[in-house]
Amino acid sequence: MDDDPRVRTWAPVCRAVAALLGPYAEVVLHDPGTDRILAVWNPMSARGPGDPSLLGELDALDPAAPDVFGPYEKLLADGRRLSSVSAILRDADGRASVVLCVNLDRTPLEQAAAVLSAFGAPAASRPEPLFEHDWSDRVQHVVGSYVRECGRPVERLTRADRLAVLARLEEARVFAVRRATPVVARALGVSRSTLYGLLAELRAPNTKDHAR
Amino acid sequence: MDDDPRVRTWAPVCRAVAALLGPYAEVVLHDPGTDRILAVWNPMSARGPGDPSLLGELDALDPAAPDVFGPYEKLLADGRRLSSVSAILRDADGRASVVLCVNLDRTPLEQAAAVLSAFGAPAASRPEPLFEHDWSDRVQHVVGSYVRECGRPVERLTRADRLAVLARLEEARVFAVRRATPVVARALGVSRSTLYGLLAELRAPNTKDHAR
DNA sequence: TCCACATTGGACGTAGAGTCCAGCCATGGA
DNA sequence: TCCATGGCTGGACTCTACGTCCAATGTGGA
Repeated sequence: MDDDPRVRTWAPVCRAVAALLGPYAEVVLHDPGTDRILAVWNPMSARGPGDPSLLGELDALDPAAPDVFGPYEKLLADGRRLSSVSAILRDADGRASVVLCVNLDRTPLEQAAAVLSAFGAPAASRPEPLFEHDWSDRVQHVVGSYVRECGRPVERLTRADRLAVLARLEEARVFAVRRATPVVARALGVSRSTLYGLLAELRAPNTKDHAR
Repeated sequence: MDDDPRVRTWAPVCRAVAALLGPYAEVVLHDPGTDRILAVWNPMSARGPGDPSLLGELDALDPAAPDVFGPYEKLLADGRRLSSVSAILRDADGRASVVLCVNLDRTPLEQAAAVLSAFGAPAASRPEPLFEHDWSDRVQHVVGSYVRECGRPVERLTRADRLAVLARLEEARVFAVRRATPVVARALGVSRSTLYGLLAELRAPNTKDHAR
């Protein structure tokens, strides 16, 4: 793996970032062609060269895509919370050469900040981010704004429209809350069965059919 | 105990020190005559008024002894490392009135210092995260901050503590999300059964028992 | 030492999450 | 007009996991 010319090209910057951010950051180089890991500096998970990248959503080969993603939040199996940025690094011809990811472990910093701030605080300040007081509002909001965007009322949405709305709701983790499915089905004006059908299609886009 | 005139005299300074040093310091007032505890602010061990002082080596009644001892190191049963100072407080006639002890838990500070020095960077105190995309983070956050507030690790929380934590989680609508209960149980270090028991008690405070 | 009580694992009943299917309706092509 | 296709539907079904209950086990205090 180390003899890959791309690794030779980008390794110095990876080593530099890994050295700068000390033991709390992991630097990963991905191959956008094979969707596999090329090299890892300062690994925090058990992944190594050759393992699948699992980059998923970001499509490096799309020339219209932006070059830098994030920072966004990732979660490790052991509960550590990471701040991650990804960058598409291009060769002289502008083609995507590799994808660089930097994963910074935020938990030690957050612990430190919490300890220090706890010292100044006379009364125990209640940590109350409490955003989605009502998740069903969020459903209405997502559906409503989509309807406004495309100018069609709910009952005239196409199948593709519904898939798009569901993608947003899925991204908002709406289906992780209990009893959410019937609410979404009603908001979309479809039956429970249809909703599950759409969700299945959404979650397995490759397996179009032929599965019988 | 609170009506002891010496406690009335010295309580304000004890409260002040306890308030200043946040949840990480315990202030204890001892009676050098009976060698027993008069009062405790912000207790970290299970000791309370009336318990033996176990001051041992320091003899408050010896007029030749110095007034301030320490700081010296103590070790708690759970492994926390304390920095302690003791002072002999005297009345108007110069007789030893009480012995004041301040025990500061050094472990959180040491952790913070290690993290920050590892980075070699000044502390940019970060505000709490506003967007909690992942509800299991919220669980950890609520439990963690409660533990920090009361200075006891998870496994030494009392039943009342656990009820308080559960109240916050309930208020944060954590139990509306699927598969949350086992996560919370693990975070609190109790079994699923116990968790449901605590939740029942929390949700029906009037119906103490007699329900059979 | 004994008692009271909290905790535990496990068994159990049930709600709700997903799956599957046969039938229905709409659209569109002959 | 008729038929074929494909999505939608209600309903029946399975299975996960939610919540309850209980006997057994610790554990701390008189």
